[in-house]
Amino acid sequence: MKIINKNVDYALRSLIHIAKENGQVVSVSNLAEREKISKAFLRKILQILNKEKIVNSIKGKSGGFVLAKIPNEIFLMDLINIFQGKIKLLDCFVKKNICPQKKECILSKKMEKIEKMLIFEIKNISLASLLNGDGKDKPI
Amino acid sequence: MKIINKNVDYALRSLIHIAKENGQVVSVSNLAEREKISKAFLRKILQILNKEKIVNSIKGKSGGFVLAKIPNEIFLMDLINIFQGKIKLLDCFVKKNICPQKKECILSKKMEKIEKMLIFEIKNISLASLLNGDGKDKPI
DNA sequence: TTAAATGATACTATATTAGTATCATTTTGT
DNA sequence: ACAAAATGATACTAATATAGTATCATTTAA
Ligand code: SF4
Ligand code: SF4
Repeated sequence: MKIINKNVDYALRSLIHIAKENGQVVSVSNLAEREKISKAFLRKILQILNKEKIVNSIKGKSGGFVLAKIPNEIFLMDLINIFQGKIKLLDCFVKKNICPQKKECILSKKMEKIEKMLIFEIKNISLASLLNGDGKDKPI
Repeated sequence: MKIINKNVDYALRSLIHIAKENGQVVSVSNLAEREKISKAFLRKILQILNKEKIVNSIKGKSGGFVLAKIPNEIFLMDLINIFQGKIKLLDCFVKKNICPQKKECILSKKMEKIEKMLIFEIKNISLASLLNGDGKDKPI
């Protein structure tokens, strides 16, 4: 049971890659080759990131993508929300008001606590925090 | 994106239910009706729990299921492992040794930290801990 | 003017999750 | 004895999510 899917992983790796180019335009061909990811698949991901204004696209020959925000304004949580939807540890029936045990349910309370913790930790991961320590980037 | 699936939720709810019967045999018909869950679906779940020795089955008329362990020896983590496999926050390519960024990857380190935290918290949830405070059960 | 890029979108394939159905076997209660 | 009610085993279907491919249109720098 994996929690983060390939779209998110590839999106993140692409963003790290683009960030390291310091504003230079990066094409999908370039990215795909260097990251060993299918070009067609990566294109789709970058197109979504463009629509979501995480990156800006430059059309035409020698076009490609650049970051639309600075790295400390891009979060892993954004990517998860875009590609996988909101994180729900347990898709609890309390919310749908149909659970016969809801009045006395300790599970839902415990789960909500853990869910909050998980979300807090993931929210804390910015693109910038993933670049630090690498050398090529400027710490923020 | 929900993390815990219906098998696990239903299994847990069934176990809570069975635990509250204090050793009395509970049939799937009974469970299904009281929890408003499809009987055929629940049967399959209970059969798996039986194979995994979480519950014991009693065959024949007036048969059903009882817990095979005491509630503080049954963990949510067991159910997740049985029905969804091992929790992996990020199914990282480092483990498969094919990631071009692995040497300098901060993401995988951060993810491992969060994954450990998540697993620790979930490991901490026993069936007993979900019964406490209800009144019908004996705290352990 | 053409090569190389993105935009938009439709399509296919695979895996996971959810749910149903059937027949065999066991055992209690009458 | 025997029918009713339960589980065991297993095969099947349906729905959804994930992963990946393909195509045509448009843009633009070389
Ligand atoms: S049993 Fe608890 S966790 Fe499960 S659906 Fe009901 S309220 Fe939610
Ligand atoms: S980029 Fe990091 S997290 Fe992603 S596969 Fe490579 S090592 Fe793992």
